[in-house]
Amino acid sequence: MSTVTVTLPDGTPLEVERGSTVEDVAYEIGPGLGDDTVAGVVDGELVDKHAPLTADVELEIVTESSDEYLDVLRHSAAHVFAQALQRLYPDAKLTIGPWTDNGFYYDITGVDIDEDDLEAIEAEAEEIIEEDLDIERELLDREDAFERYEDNPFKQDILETEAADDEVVSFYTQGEFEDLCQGPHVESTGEIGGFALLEISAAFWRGEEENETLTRVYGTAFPTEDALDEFLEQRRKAEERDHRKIGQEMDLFSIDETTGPGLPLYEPNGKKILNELSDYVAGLNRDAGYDEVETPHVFRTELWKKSGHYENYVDDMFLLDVNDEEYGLKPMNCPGHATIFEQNSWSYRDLPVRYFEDGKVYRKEQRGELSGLSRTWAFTIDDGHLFVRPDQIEEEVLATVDIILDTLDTFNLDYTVQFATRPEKSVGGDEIWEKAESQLEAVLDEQDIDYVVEEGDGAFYGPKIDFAFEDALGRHWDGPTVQLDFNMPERFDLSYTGEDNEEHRPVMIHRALYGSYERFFMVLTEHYNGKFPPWLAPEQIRLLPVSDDNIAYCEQIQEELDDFRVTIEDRSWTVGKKIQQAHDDRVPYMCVIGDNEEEAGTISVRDRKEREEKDIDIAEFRDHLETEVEQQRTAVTFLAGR
RNA sequence: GCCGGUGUAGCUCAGACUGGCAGAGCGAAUCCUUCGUAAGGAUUAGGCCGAGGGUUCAAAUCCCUCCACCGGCUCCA
Repeated sequence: MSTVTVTLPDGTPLEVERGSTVEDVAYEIGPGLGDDTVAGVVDGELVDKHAPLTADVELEIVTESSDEYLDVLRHSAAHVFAQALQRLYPDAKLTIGPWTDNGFYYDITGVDIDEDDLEAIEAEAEEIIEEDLDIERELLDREDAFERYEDNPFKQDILETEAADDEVVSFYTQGEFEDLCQGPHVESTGEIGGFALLEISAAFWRGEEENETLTRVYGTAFPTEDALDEFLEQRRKAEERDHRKIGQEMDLFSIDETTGPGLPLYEPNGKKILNELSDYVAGLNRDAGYDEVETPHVFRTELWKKSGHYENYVDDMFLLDVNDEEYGLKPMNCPGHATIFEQNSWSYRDLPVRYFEDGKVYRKEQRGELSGLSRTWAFTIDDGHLFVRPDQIEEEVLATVDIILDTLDTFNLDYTVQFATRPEKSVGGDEIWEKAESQLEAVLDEQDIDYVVEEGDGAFYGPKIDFAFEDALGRHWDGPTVQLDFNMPERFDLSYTGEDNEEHRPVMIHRALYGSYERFFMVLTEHYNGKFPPWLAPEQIRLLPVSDDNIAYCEQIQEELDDFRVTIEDRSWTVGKKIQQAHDDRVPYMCVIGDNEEEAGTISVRDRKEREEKDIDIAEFRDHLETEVEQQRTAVTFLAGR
């Protein structure tokens, strides 16, 4: 009888009979654990507790207290949905229904349902949960399974591809319902405490645009009703943070149907924030040895024919016919910057040359992609291009990553990092790619950054490091980026004279600290929930006169605080109403000014965290705020701890 | 680009299913109130009901086309 070695999470090795199941091993560890076993994680993959172990593996037992339990529960919830669906719509065909980070979805076809139908399906699902049906695993010959699905080409496709090598496949059944599925699942439908269907949308079969469109229903499930309620409440709060809503409320920006889709109009409040953001990176860039340049919004398309972008992206460019010549709005800044580099001859001693520009670009993205400020047709990149010697790549990338980390830290943002490697279609030799990739990776390691390798996801011209943010609705968006480029120096025939008096090819580095201002603006708006730090807030202080008689004194204070963005609320409202409005407008500081203050020559300060204090010296307030703004503090601190 | 949903006053939304005078709250303007830490009162103005076409005695409402937005998919130099 042969054995295999199972390594437990704490590193303990355990010899068990080959073919033992996850559950067997759990019982071996302890009878209590055996009874509690829901599933297992074998070499990182969630599997059914009846899965046999046929090789040496790492094993983690999943119980109701494991993080993975929620995944298992939601997988079962997907089946409950499918069962409910088939009870109400017997013609419905199932495809795949996995769990996700926040719940599950099931892709279906053969039914015509819309949002209004979800209620009835959800009610039926509640019924199935109430019935507390046992969930059983059944093994079937692949051939038999194939016949069972003779009217479902999607399941047959799965059997022909994913399960092609297996002799037997697993089905899970609950009551009258059955589904081809790898599992794992919970023991019975009654384990689901809270169940909700959330959205209905569409997806392509296997994610390929040319394939059939399926109906996708999203839902979620929790062990308890309370946990579900909490989730729904958080979801509702997240919707409140949506930058499109806050942008409207705070008059930051708008996108008008008449002026065009994806073309944001920044209102005065939004532009004030943009200016602060722009000044901030301009300072960082100058300190880091960049020179500012400027290029126009329109170029002859010859430029992109030269750079190679034209043939790939001409369909997504805004083209203009000028005197029978083709021009286009610029979709990227790099060819302009490369052209500026071309205007001089360079010595190896001059490199690196670093250019930056807040460059507005125009990309005619697919219509269905446009979304607030996250994805637009017109956006501004805080775009930098470095022209470096090959031996300078690592140092310059390191410095760039440093600035990016500083920037993200200033705004106190959460992010993830992706390292994207050589795609199938690429330019440049093997050697230079390998070198470049190892240099980027060395920087990430040196900085101790957690990152995910996105194999083959790099640009055709070089590998890149992307920093990504999550928006209020949980969607991910690329922000800051560092990209190596071997292509453009080639296409523009860029060169510098080396120590050896020979012509050499520089490498270009594309980088952005924010990415696009639009997207970064979205991230900040949602991150701060519109409560921008004082240094960014479009209105930093609002003076609230108690009666009209105090307006003159307010004007005097406004003078004294003229380094800040200060307004006076002069509408003939009650003080309470003025305070409410100032809170709604998310103003960091409001000063209530009445006869008492006027006589004493002071102010009363209230902040948006509802702290308040009377009899404040104006100079003290001003000095504190100057520091707060200068240091780019993310919180209102004047009344903190007083 | 694909599938589904939505589009009514500056904003948030009712009215639509079942065709018959276009509504409410907030905001705005004017007047009263001059108020002490989260909504004082009154009056008035404000609309090509996304656009175009059709059905009908009659269309915000029913049908068609287009546009825009929302969710997801796909794409993202």
